[in-house]
Amino acid sequence: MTGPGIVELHQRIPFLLSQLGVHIADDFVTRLLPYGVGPRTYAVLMALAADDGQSQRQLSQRLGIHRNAMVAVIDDLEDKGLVARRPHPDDRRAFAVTLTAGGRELLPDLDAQGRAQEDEITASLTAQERAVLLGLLQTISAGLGMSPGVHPKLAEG
Amino acid sequence: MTGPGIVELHQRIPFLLSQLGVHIADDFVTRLLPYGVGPRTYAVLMALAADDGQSQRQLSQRLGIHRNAMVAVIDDLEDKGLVARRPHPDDRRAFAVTLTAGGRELLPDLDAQGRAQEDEITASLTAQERAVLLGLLQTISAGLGMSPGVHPKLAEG
DNA sequence: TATTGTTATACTCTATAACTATA
DNA sequence: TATAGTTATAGAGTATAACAATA
Repeated sequence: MTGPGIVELHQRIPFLLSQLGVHIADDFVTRLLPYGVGPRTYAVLMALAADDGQSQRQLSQRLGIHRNAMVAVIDDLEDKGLVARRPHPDDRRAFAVTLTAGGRELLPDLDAQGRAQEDEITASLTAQERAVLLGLLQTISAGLGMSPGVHPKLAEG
Repeated sequence: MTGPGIVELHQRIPFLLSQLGVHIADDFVTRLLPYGVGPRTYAVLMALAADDGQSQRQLSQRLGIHRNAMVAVIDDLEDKGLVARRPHPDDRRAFAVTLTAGGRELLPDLDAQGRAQEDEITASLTAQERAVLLGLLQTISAGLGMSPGVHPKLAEG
């Protein structure tokens, strides 16, 4: 197929990681679609689940989303009744972005989608292979100095 | 950090694959930039290296790029003197897209960038771990029914 | 009538800068 | 003077449809 000395793309670790990664990201977007949640709103909901009542600036810094873009994300979540902009106790300029009851109820469903996707993707692996893969991916991620839990796609927009 | 029962994102195989995959794809774009080559033009050059003189329609089907978008890709490569539109021997409607001498000379450089990236990404792994990872990724890719060598990002545009 | 390549248009998304209100 | 949030605008990138030439 390819010329002499040119390695096939599907034998390249970076290509496979990129191919799988983009496919998985797209698939996850599709899974979230029925819940009216996108990658950015999902990330905000998860950040609030970990630490509720953060300001938009805190969320921006934590998730790598620009503060201008964060406005539309919170608008969207507020329109869907999943979060509320409450007055910030320490700073009258800022809002305390807070999960509503509806937002909180949605979290287990979103988490279930993540688990379902993981099961599907690793269906062709044994439990042991799954553990090995997880370790190798974590090693690479740490070796590249990537921030745990911060997705590059979010920072782009 | 997260609520009870909610697994951290960096312990999820799909998240890690997506995080690494998108990062790697972005990094590869940066590596190709000095050569004036983007992901789509790169894909076309590789396809021509494997099989020169394909029509735009053949390239479209093989790479998952829409035929309308393919026009701009070939325009770009032609402007840079890397390929030429020659008359197709079998069909007067079609062009035989052909590598020029300059395009052919560029291939080893592009391949070297891929190798360099692979070395960098797997720097924190042993040779054995690298082999294991490659096998696991190929298993997953095949298990998901993905076409070898076809990158989902290309089909999006 | 179907297909190859092309062009034009509209649509989405993103990035940048400028504005307000508080600190 | 600096910061939190907002808004508006321009730019890039993408998708869709319609077109001319040939099969």
